[in-house]
Amino acid sequence: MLGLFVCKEDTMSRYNARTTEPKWQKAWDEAEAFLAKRDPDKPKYYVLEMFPYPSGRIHIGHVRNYTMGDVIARYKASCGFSVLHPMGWDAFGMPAENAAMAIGGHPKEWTYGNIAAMKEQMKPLGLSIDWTREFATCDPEYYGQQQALFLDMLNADLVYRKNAMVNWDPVDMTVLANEQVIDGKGWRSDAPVERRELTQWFFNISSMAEELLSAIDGLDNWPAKVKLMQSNWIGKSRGLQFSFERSDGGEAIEVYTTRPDTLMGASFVGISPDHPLAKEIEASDSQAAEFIAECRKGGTTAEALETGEKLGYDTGLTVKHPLNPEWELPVWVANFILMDYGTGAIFGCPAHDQRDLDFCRKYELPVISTFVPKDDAGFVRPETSGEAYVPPKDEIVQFVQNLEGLNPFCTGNEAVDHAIAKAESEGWGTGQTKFRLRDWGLSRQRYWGCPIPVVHCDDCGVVPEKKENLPVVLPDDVSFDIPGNPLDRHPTWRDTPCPSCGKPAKRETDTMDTFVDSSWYFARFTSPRAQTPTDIDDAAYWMNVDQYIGGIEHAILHLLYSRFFARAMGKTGHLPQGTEEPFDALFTQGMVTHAIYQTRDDKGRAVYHLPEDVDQEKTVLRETGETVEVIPSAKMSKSKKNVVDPVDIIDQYGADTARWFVLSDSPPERDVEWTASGAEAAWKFLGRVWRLAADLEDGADTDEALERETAKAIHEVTVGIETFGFNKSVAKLYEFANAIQKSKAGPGAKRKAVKVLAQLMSPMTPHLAEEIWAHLGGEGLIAQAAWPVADESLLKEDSVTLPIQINGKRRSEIQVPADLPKEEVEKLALADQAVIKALDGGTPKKLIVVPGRIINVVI
RNA sequence: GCGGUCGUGGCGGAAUUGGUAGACGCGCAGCGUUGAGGUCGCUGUUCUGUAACAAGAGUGAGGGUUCGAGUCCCUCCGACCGCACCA
Repeated sequence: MLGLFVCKEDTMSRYNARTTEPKWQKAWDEAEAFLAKRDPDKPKYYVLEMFPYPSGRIHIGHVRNYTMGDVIARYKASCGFSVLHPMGWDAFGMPAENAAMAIGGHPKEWTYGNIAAMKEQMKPLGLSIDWTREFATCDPEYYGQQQALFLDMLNADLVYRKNAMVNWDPVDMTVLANEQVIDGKGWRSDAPVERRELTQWFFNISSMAEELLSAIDGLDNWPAKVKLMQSNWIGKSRGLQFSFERSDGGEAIEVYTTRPDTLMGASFVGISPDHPLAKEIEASDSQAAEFIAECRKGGTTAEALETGEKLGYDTGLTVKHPLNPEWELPVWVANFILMDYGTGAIFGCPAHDQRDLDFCRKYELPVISTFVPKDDAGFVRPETSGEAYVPPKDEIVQFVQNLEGLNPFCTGNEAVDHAIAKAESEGWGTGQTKFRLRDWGLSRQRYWGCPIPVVHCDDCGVVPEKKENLPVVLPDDVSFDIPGNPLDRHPTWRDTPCPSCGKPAKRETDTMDTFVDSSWYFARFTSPRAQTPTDIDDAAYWMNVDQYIGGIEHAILHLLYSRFFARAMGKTGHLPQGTEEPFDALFTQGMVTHAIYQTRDDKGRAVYHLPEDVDQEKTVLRETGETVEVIPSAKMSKSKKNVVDPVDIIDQYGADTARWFVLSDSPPERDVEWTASGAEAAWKFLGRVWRLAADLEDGADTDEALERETAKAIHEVTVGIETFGFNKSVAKLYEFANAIQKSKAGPGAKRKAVKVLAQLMSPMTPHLAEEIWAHLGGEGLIAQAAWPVADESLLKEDSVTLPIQINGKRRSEIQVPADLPKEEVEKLALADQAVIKALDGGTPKKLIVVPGRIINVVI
């Protein structure tokens, strides 16, 4: 690699990124080219990439993300917009505490050290960022304003306290994040995790469920799949809520079902292990207690609950079927029923729910079909097949166990409506709309987060901290040698007078979920030094974010929480009207992947190898000649040795090459595979473009063909950028550069074309573009030059080639004037040799002419 | 388990959104430049087939709608992502 590097700089005529790039970065700084200014004469444009977590090193994925944002920012600036393109750090979170535990030191030092290091790595990319607006969420100036927001939200009833389950490590005596639970065990202690109930703070996001759902429709510039995922996450459903009377006269069991039409197929009533009734039984029945304790082992994730083995315990209680008091159903405690959804109790209908069927098979409970396919010939019923029958709700089926008064041939939806209407008219149940969306638990039993600004007083209860006492700053003198939250054992920080009565009281030691930090940072960027969370005038000018760019992994939580916060900030006076949906357009970009090279050791285990240790052509290890297995397009991971470090790439080729590469090949929403040969190709191309410009003479000559190429290039590259088709813009730029190179035009015409080429490339490879611009005598900085405009008249072609299909297969083609009437085209088509031959004297059955596109002769 | 996405040459991918499949790049082959290698320049490159044409096949598999399907619908196979305390 080093040897190659020498070659890459040695020739005088070569473009030297190493000296050129810092030169132009300095020029931009001096010109304050990227300072965001409120300019009443210009339209504004706010482009934002999801801010990074300061892990310590930038990742090639960051390069891709920020390069895309930078292309948009630079492009919009040259189109005359006043651009806001800020950068900050999502700086609270567990890794800082983990580092403190693993290697000592303080989370604060670790975090700020990482921020400095990452900024150092990011700067050479030449991003058009307004660094004067930079902040980290762990700055007291930021989280203090977040505490002020919290207090206002508390005042507006958007925050409240209730009990909820957490993962509890019984050995380390600490709360665990889902990530820290591995196969149901604590990651450090290896002890089986338990679920434990704690009183925690919640944002009342479910109160906005209906609005958060209906507003999705208006998000025209969001990816359809993100909107669909959000809709499903909010999960609106219509169903029936009713009670099962207990045979022993105890408190009735309230259930909620979206399929009340299958009530005649009920075979048991199931309750969650966390249901109040389960707790009641637990107290008196030791076997039940044992079972419930078993259920509480393992994590709290939906995935763990739903993929685990379905277990149940027969409580011995029975309930009466609402439509037939003689019919008694057993009550089971079942581990797959979530307390958080509906009422925490269900009735099981095994014929039409796979989970219920598995459960009933296991515990030998009856299976009763309530409906079968409309035409049930050959249908094997769930009673005997082991497969539940779950057709779409809009499909017509035949009911065999129906509620009185229902047409046996109807859709699931009709049957549900009928069941609800019947229950309501008979008075034993009510139709209800429910959401899957749960309130957002924001309490974290950890140090490195934003302190929740409340005080617990024995006399006054939970008391909000006074705003003038904000920020409630994290104490620095903490240690991480034992697990748990150091704030809990920090008496001088924890002990504080009650803001209300002044008596000794204790601070809340829980801190906020880091998702809170990232739910409003976009608003803070509009006025990052304001003494209030936002400055309403600045927010009014800059909001909304015109283009937001980030990973698909944030499709649900971060975006939903931000949508909630924008509304909450509107209600508490921190954002102006019209910012309820803070992100006008969203783009979710794919990952940068890289091949994994692996061999096997004697025991058959995988051994991974660095790309530079592998002979790429023969796919063998350079040292031993051993054959290497290549796994393409894998997510980068240190342990798999397939990580590409952007710093190395920039050192070797320069930032422009890295930027050009991550935009090439793959569409931005898809993954792109990093390959050494691809990076090399990008580097070679940039060198070729430089040579194209380097030895051009001037001249007064013109060339129409080249002008046409130029107009087409402007048009297509612009469309590519506007539609996030960066790979297509890149392909067009290759074509345009090739066309210039091969053109026989004189130096004057070529010079004009190369200047446009530099402009079109400037959002992607800004340093090279500046160098060419300066070399060709362009005025000022290309970063501040106006975007070129295509000459419309040159875009139109005089004649077009129309392919002729015969019976749908391409057989010939004709050249016709672009504006030739359809009838004339038909005549020309019928006169084509291939058509005459195929017709063999007959007439075509049909002749289809799609103007400007295609001709199809049907014989 | 629930929800979502994707599948096109040797490889990454393009296809004006139902209208010439394979743009552009990599790789490979040949030629030129060079003392040689690299660089650089030119030409070719879906597969079968042919001396070359011709001709045929072809977008994970199977079926359907249509004058026309990579694109729309159904079934199947495979890969990937999310699931509320990772950021």
